[in-house]
Amino acid sequence: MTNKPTPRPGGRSARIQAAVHQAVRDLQQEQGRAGLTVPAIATRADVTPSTIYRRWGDLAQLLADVAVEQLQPEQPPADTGSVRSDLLAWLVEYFEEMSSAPGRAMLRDVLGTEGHTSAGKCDGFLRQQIEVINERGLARGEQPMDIGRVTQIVVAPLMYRILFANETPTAQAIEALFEQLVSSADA
Amino acid sequence: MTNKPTPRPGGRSARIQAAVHQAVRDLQQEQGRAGLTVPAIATRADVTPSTIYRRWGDLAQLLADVAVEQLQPEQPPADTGSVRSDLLAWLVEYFEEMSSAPGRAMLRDVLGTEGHTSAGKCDGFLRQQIEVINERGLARGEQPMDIGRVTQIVVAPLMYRILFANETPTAQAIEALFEQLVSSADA
DNA sequence: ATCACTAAGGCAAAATATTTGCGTTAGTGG
DNA sequence: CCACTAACGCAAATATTTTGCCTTAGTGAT
Repeated sequence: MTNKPTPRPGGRSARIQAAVHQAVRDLQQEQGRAGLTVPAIATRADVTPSTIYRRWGDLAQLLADVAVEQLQPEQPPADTGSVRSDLLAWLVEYFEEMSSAPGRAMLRDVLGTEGHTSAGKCDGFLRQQIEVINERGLARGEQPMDIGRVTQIVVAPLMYRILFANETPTAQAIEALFEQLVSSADA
Repeated sequence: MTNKPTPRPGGRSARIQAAVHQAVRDLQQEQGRAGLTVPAIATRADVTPSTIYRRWGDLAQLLADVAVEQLQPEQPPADTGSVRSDLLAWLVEYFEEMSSAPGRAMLRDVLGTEGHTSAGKCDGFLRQQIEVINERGLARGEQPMDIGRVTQIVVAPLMYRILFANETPTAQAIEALFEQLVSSADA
């Protein structure tokens, strides 16, 4: 919904979407989730509420849409010289963001809506970032990391802790899981 | 919120909570999420909407409350003779439930609300069930399974697939992860 | 038992939010 | 430049949530 699956993405639609998304982010930061209401967002974005209801259906879907957009990586992972160090550095940063209050809020918004599309995109972004690291490594003659194993051994347990145990993984904890990943890869 | 943290759990409170929970389950089944609105629930439960708003705050929190209650195990895991077979059988059943449409809806409700309490309880239930299996095994002289490793190696990856990849784990996939668990335990 | 006490519920009015019908605006394609 | 129509604005109609005030019914003391 962020790009152009819309039949008519011409200027206006895009402008309004941008204004609404911006309004959501602004209000979210200024006031917490309270005061984050469709009419308030509409006013801030200089749009009528009905526009929002017609385009997004309801608040939950709008928030999910915005969350997905914010989850979308803006930059490729830092190039630190090797696949392993790139991946570890990226994972630490990623889970630091996901554990933060705004990160948790985004996860809630994304996981709380019916369409699996939003959550699916998160997984897509993650794979995409790892893919970039792998391709860079490949160009250096390194062995790529199996993405499925990265999510199974490192990502999934960390996500579980954030979501179900309300923990905030330390860098140390991430490194420990990462160690399991690379040691089982070497075998 | 299900038992008695309320200062005054005497008959009425409990009765109303039961009626409201029941109404939610009924309406949820009869009509999907649509038509699952606070006034509708109130009518069905023979209660005024304001009662619901005052006690639960909003629909999301009520749904999370009901979901947690439904996630609570009603029976101890089946006794199949050994810790391993008990655990595997229970995991297969558990994830079958979680992958189903109602299961996914419950997960959404639980993960979509702010208080980490709901999600935390899910993890608690899970640990509790495994604990029962372990204790039974202990009485037979068996080695208990480390609960942390069960969630890390088996539960978390499966949950990740359900939530982020919209997959429905097959019994085979569960067995494969279980195999990793026991083989790494033997080492 | 009876009674004073108060948490929790009912009711109804007020405030908000959501939906909808219909006219208008502004990209799109010819 | 014009016809076409998706998407928006506006405002009236609905539906929902919130609130003040009153009533009901557990609770604990006598």
